[in-house]
Amino acid sequence: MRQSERRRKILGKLSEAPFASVQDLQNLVGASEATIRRDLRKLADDGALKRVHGGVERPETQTSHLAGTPLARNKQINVVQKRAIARTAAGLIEPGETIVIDGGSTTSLLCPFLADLDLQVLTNSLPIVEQLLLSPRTRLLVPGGEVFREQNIILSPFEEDGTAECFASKILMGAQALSPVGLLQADSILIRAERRLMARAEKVIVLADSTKFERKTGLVLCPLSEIDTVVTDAGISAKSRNMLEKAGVEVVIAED
Amino acid sequence: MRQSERRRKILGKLSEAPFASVQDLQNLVGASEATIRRDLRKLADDGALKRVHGGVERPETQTSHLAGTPLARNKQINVVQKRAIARTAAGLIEPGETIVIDGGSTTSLLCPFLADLDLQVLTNSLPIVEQLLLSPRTRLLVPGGEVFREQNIILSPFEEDGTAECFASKILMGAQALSPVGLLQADSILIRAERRLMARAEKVIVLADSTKFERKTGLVLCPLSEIDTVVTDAGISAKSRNMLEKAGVEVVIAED
DNA sequence: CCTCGAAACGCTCATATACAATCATTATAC
DNA sequence: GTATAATGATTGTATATGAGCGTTTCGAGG
Repeated sequence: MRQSERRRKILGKLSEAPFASVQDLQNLVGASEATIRRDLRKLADDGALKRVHGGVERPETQTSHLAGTPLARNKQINVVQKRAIARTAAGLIEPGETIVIDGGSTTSLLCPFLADLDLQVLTNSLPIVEQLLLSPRTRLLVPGGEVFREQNIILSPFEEDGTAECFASKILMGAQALSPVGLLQADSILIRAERRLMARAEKVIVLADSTKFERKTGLVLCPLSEIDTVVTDAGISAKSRNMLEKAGVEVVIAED
Repeated sequence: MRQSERRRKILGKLSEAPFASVQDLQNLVGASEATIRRDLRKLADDGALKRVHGGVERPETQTSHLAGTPLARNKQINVVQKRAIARTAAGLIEPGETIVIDGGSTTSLLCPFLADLDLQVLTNSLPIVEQLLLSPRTRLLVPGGEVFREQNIILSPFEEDGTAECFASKILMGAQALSPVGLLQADSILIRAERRLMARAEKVIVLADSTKFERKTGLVLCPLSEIDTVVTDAGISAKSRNMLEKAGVEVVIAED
């Protein structure tokens, strides 16, 4: 088997399973152990995977924006719940509205449910732009600025980003975590972009599966009081729900 | 077997299978190994295929998601010349420069040749953004505005599009036609976008295969005198060349 | 906490294949 | 007919692969 095909298969295997032993891969591609190891070393050098004793794992951070971004990996976690949340959140949108969609693994799932709503959508997320391009009934707006590869978003270093004239009824956004101190996000670049977008929308709707209430770490994007609605799944604890409602946040539970 | 027929068959083979070994191709076209390898080197230089140890694969730069759009259809005409023009035009760019790239079927072909030049690129073309995202050494800037599906570009209806602070040494653009009255473009939306971008660059470089000098129809984007350089192929007539040089335009002929 | 065995690993070498460079020959254009 | 380009064979070099062997790592059991 050719080298390129072998390596492609190895990467493919890793996209299915989080771990693969050298023997697994040997059976998969039919090469000798030495050859497999050479492939693994090369791929690890490229950052496409991480070597561990006994085999390989997915890497911590991948910069290839196709298969391996943190976003793509994150996407595989809780997909079912996230999709249900996305469907419910899309139900909160009226046909013909102008909305803002912030980039993220959860919000990307919104796109299929928005196709026929004749929306005007402002987003800084390139994956979302790509998906919504397929819905001819959606008008798409993007801010100007620099493209950040890791987050796959556009962010202007300046105040003026070409969207000054755009004002939306709602913004849909994701979160790293939701804690009493507010909405937490992992990345300071994301935070800058999101603050900018939030200023363009009247109501703030946050999509967050219930695991987001267990996490506590991140950078504070805004206090809970600035959030109007949180869409989550049935796994949310009474305590977390109480926390949100005390802060004046409407809680919507997505049905599977 | 003629050279052109051989190369056509090689490309045809690759459109069927994702990989072809040198021996496969040898059986296919009946030439010696050395000749096949020469063909492969040329085709790989043009970016039409990717060489791997043992044979060739399809290049990765195939934009799948807009098959069928006018742009995608246009792309198939004169690909070889256009790629040669793109390669030559890329040679006019210095490492580290800040440049503007206008969307279009010819300018899209530039991307593979720009990957390692550490450029800062401002473009309103989504396909170009997508391709250049794969080159981590390139900084990408986009203007803000609405996404126009047919042309696959971003265009702001307002003056301010978030790129006011960006000024480039060169703009690379395509054309519908080049006639004595000036550079012609087919679409009024394109014209608005291009005028905006031209204002951000010092030198104007136009990529136009020689068939563009036969056409006469379109909307005038600018007079020839505003163009600094035209990169074209050897098919340009003496008359057309004279027309350009009289207007003070430098003419560069791309080598195959 | 230490020891020990098995598995995993890296290294080196031998071999096979693929590749690039060169040169002589043939086809093609002018 | 000559000049130029294209082709094919040859030779040396580079790369890929698999096997052997000493070393390291891991985990179980004392």
